[in-house]
Amino acid sequence: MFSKACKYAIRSTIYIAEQTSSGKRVGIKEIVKAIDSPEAFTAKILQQLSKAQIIESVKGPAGGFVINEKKLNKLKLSEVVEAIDGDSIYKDCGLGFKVCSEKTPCPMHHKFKGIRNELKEMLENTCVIELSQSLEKGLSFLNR
Amino acid sequence: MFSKACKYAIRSTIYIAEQTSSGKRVGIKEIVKAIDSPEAFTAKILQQLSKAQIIESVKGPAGGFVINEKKLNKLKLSEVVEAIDGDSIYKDCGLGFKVCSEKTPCPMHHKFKGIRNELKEMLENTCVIELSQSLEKGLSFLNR
DNA sequence: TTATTAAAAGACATGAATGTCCTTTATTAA
DNA sequence: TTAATAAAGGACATTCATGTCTTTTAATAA
Ligand code: FES
Ligand code: FES
Repeated sequence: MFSKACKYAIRSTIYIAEQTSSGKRVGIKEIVKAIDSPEAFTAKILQQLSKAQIIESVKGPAGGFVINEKKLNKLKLSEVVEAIDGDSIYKDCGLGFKVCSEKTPCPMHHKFKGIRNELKEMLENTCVIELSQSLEKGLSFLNR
Repeated sequence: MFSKACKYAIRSTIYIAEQTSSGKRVGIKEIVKAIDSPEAFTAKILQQLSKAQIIESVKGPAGGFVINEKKLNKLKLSEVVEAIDGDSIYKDCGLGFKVCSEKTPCPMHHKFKGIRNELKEMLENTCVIELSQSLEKGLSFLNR
C-alpha cells in the first residue's frame, strides 16, 4: 500500500506531532526509538519532510524536529503521503497500465476506482493531530 | 497496491479467460502481446498460477494455457491475488508494524481497516469471467 | 520412433527500494 | 572563539522485486 519510507514518515510525523503538542522538540535518536525504525534511513526521510515543509528541523545542541503550530492544526495525512510516495496511489491504474483512463478503462477500473478514491478521501480527511491525540490518550500505539 | 507480478497475473488470467470462453487455447507469446508484458517474466508467473491450479497448461504443439470451465465459472480475483501476492494486502498493518491488532492498534488502524476490508471484499466478489466479458464486449481494454 | 513444438525449470542479470556510514554544515553554550 | 552537538548531505552496501537467458521436459504429429 505505502512504501516503507512512507510508513516511517507517517509514524515519525505522528510522534513529532505528539511531542510538539506537549512542547517538546525531539531528536532523531528519540524518534527512532519511539517508532522502532532504522535511524539513518529515517533521518533521510525526515530531511524530505523538512524540505516539504511538513516538519521543521533545528541543528545544534538542543536541536531536533518540531511541527509548526499553525501547520499542525491543519496537517493532513495526505500531505505526508504525497511528500514521500507522490500521488501515484491516487492516480495509478490498478492493473499497471501507463494511465488510468475512464475512456479506455482496464477490466478492473470500475471496481477499483471507488476504493482508490476512498483511500484518497481518508487520507485527505484525517488530521495528523487527531492521530497524535489518540496516541497521547493511550488509545493507539507506535511501538510494540 | 499490487506487485507488478500480480498485475501481470490478473491481466493474463482475464485474457486467458476471454480466450477460453471462445474455445481458444493461447500460448505465452500471444498472451504477452495481448496484455503488453515481458515474456519470460510473465511465463514465470503463469507457472505459479498453474501450480495454484488457477490456470492449466499444456505442453507441445498446439499447447498453451486455458482455464478449466468449472473453475472459470467461479474464479474470483482474490484467488489470483492470493496466489501471487499472498494475503498481506488483507492483513498487514497500514503503518508497517509486525501485526495489525485490534487491541494495540496503530494510530491509523481505525481509519485504515475499513478500506483494507473493502478491497478484500471487492476482490472476493469480483469474478474473472465477468471482467473477461466486459473485455469481449469492448467495454474495457488490456492493451493501449 | 523421431522431429517439432511449447511450457517448465534453473541460473543469472538488472534496477529500485531500503538501509548504512562518514563527512559537512549550522547552531548553541562555554 | 572554540568545543560540542545534531541535522544535512553524499557515497556506498544490501536486499528484494523484476526481468532475461538457456536447458530440460512433456506433448503432438509426421
Ligand atoms: S484504467 Fe485501470 S484502474 Fe483505471
Ligand atoms: S494496527 Fe496498523 S492497521 Fe491495524
